[in-house]
Amino acid sequence: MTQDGRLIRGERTRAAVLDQALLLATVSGLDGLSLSQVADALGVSKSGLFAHWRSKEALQLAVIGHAREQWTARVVRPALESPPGVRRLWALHDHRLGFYESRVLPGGCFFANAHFEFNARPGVLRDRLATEQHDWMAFLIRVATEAVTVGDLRPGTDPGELAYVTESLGVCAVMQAPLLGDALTFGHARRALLDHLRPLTTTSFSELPT
Amino acid sequence: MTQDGRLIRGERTRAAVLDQALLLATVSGLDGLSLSQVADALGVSKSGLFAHWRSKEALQLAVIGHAREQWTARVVRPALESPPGVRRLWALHDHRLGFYESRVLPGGCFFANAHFEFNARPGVLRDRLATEQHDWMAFLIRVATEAVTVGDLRPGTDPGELAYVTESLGVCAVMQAPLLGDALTFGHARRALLDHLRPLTTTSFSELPT
DNA sequence: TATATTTACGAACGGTCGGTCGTTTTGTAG
DNA sequence: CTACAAAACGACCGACCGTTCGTAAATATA
Repeated sequence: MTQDGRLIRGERTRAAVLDQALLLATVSGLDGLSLSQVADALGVSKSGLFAHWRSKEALQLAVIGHAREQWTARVVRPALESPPGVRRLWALHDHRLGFYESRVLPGGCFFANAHFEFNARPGVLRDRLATEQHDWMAFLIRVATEAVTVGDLRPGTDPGELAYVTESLGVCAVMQAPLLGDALTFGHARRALLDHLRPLTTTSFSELPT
Repeated sequence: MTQDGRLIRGERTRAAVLDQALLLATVSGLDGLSLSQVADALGVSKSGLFAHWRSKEALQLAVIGHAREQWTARVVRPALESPPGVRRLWALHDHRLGFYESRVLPGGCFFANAHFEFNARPGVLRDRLATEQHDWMAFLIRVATEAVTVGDLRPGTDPGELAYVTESLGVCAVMQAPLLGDALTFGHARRALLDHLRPLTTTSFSELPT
């Protein structure tokens, strides 16, 4: 832990900028975002941003990292408090939807937005976003696999497909919420996964929410 | 049908521009799209575009309409050839995934891209996109409802949730395909809906693909 | 106090954006 | 051929973009 007031100030600024940029990125897009926009929203000068990131792209990469930290803190970590198995998979889905419902990010889901923005634009940013998506899906599959090996789900269950369904219902929720309303949307998203899980559970496991 | 060669030329140009703009919009985004980009790709002048649309926004709205026509022609209309009921719902899902697989649009799904781009940016474009989404979901729900009234699905089935699940699996497919590969992705998307439908079908109906 | 270093700023640059305007080209009609 | 209309163009505008640079303020070290 540094004591240097200059470095501390810099670190604080950096964090504030990333917070703001993350918010704005969910609204205007990670690329649609302009540096003036970020600077003005924070009351700092545009050129001052270049003291911390040498280019817009560098800032965008930092924003992705920041978004990942937020996702880990708000979705992944809380879910890890549930024991491995179906309970953990459900907790993941539930906390994810809860994060969307909390409206912490005004523009919905940063990663979904960024993915659809960059899915056809080769470059460093798309590669990084692809990595993030890969890590997330790998994690989801791992949790689904555990649910089988632990004995919560029937042996034949395909973890890949289960992860796919879980991801589907999650993404679609953040998509439909503005139009369909929170109650209906997240209700569907939760009930649909429960309906999907129930026939897969073994007789030894029956603690699923109603 | 007009015979005036000038109007015919104009109409042809307009169609060519919309085709090109639709392609580019799926790559750069409906807003990220620039008029110079469109003009250059077609070998026409930028100012010439203003002879057909009085502003960029007018062109963007026309592109949305064009995308809807394409979607209707490629997904909705073919599916309507299947009889009302589960078969039609499945045909809808299947043709939609087939449209994604065909790679007609290089950037995946226009409507998904545009939705995530504008979901937090109030204005005419977002309103129009919301209308399109509403129409699509209403149609999906109608088809799901028919599947119940026609007797293919059990009476208690919730058409809203069924439509939600179908939409989920479709959207997620276009999202995962670049990373996971077509075979696995669309395989999951198809199998997952079949798995979801099977326990809902009545005994009188059992023609679902394997 | 003198000297570095980090942070932040204002002014300016080239480039691209959406948009305007007057003109030329292309085609129709009398 | 003349008169007219639609389509398309080239030149240009102000605004905003990301970026650079020289400088000033804040904070450390000696």
